[in-house]
Order: sequence, then structure tokens, then C-alpha cells
Amino acid sequence: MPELPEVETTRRGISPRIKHKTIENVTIRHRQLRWPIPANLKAKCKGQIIKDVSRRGKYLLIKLDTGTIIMHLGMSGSLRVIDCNIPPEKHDHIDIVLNTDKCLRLRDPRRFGAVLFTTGDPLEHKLLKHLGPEPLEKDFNATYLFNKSRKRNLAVKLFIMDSKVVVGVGNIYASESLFKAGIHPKKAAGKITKEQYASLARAIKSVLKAAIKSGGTTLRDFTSSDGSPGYFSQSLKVYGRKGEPCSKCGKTITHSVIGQRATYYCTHCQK
DNA sequence: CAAAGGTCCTGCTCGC
DNA sequence: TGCGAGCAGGACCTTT
Repeated sequence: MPELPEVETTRRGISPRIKHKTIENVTIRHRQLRWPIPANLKAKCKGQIIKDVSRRGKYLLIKLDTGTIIMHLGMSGSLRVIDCNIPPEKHDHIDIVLNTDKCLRLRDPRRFGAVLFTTGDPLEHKLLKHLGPEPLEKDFNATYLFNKSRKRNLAVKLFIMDSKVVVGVGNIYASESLFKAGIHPKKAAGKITKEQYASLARAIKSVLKAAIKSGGTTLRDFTSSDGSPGYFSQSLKVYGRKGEPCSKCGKTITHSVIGQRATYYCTHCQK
């Protein structure tokens, strides 16, 4: 479910509703996510004021007085701010209870997500320290991609999905961006020209921006923090469109598996 | 039974 | 022979 636009949509949804609020309690129903929820999380959070809600890649950073909650939504996670008296459902693993009769509730059926805590600089945390640039920042550009990709022989789709290269480009938007840039997803990253990378960097930025603007992509059950769906799925040009006509040339959209992930592209438009 | 939006970790191969 | 970099595959889990 969540790629960068979905995480950003979530951040924007929850931030105004939890910022400056005090955490009264933390209810953990299922500790075992990708990693166990830290045993001391409740003690670390109780009584703390939420100072800020930011994002690095797909990690959400909830800054408290003395430390930061690091959250990742994994493959199926979602966050909502709801009334505490709404009974939790099967996959509602943790409630961060606020002093407003509301709580921040994490639902994650597949439990690939994470809830961690750090007292240090979260950007120096093991999981965040080696992340590549943010795709919407200026340091993510043709020169960066070109230099970073020299002597890399893997498929360009896998290259741009590598969080050490750039954060936030997941399986859907990788296919969409490569289509927009006219680059074949299996082409070796190291054989792509600087001009093509200029086009790809622009495509990634514009696809992600457009997706954020429309509230993310809804596939299956993604809803933003207020329960409304994202509408970007209507704008997807190739993802999930195997067998349909290409919107540029009319030839049939191809599906194949790259690095164990579904990939969609047009063999006529993408070389 | 296969596949679904993520990504860390392990272990192998290759080249210096 | 040793070491680091790059890369493929496995692992985690539930639902449709």
C-alpha cells in the first residue's frame, strides 16, 4: 500500500490532529511487527508532548520532548486518528492515546511495518542513516543518478527502487516513472545516458508530486488518515494494466517480473 | 496456489 | 588469499 505519496498523505492527515497533543497512554495489542515494538515504548511516550510529525523516505518521525517514534507502514500499514472508544479490529496493533479522547491507531495486517523509538537523532538511526536523497529535493537529479549508476549492471527499475539510491520510489511509481521517461525497466542502470536520467529524474518528481496531490494511490484498501481513499489509481498509465492499450501508442502493455516484483511497461515506448 | 504496495539481511561471485 | 562491492534470493505475514 504505502509508497512515498501514501506516507506523505498520511503524515499530512495525522499531523494537525496529533501535533502539540500529550500522549496519555500507549496500548500495544500485538508487539511482533517487522521487529518487536520496544518494551519501553509506553514508558518513553507517556506524558510526552508531540512536537512534530515529519517524514524521511517512507519512515514517519513523530518527535516528542525526549526522543522520536520511528514508524514504517510496511506493505499494508495505515494510520488513523480516531475516537478511543471505537473498538479495535483484528489487525489494529497499537494505539497511541492522546489527551483529546482520540488515539493514533496503527493497522497492519501483514505486519511488515515497524514502530521503534530513539532518543538520539533519528536521521542517525541505523535504518535511516544510509538512505539516499529525497526524490523531490534538488540534489536528486540527472548528475546524481548518472554518477551513482556507473558500473551498475542491475535493471534500472531495481536501481531506482534501492533506498540507498533514492528513497520513496516503490513498485507502482517505479513502473509509472519509467514509462513516463520512455526507459525500459530491464535496461542496465549503468548503460543509461545522462539525458535519459534527466528525463527519469523529472518523471519521478512529477509522478510523485501528482500522486501526493491526489491523495495517494488506492489499491485494495488504502485510505488516508480520515478514511477517504486516494484517487491516483485512476491516473496510473501502466501499473496493473497488463493487456490494455498503451495510452501513448496503443500497443499492448506488457507485464513481467523483475526482482520478484510485478513490472508493467510498453515495449514500443520504452527502450 | 499465487500474488499483493517494502526492505532488511545473508551469502555468493567477481575483480583487484 | 583477502576484502569490498554488487547482486540475487530469502525472510518476515495475512488476505484475496
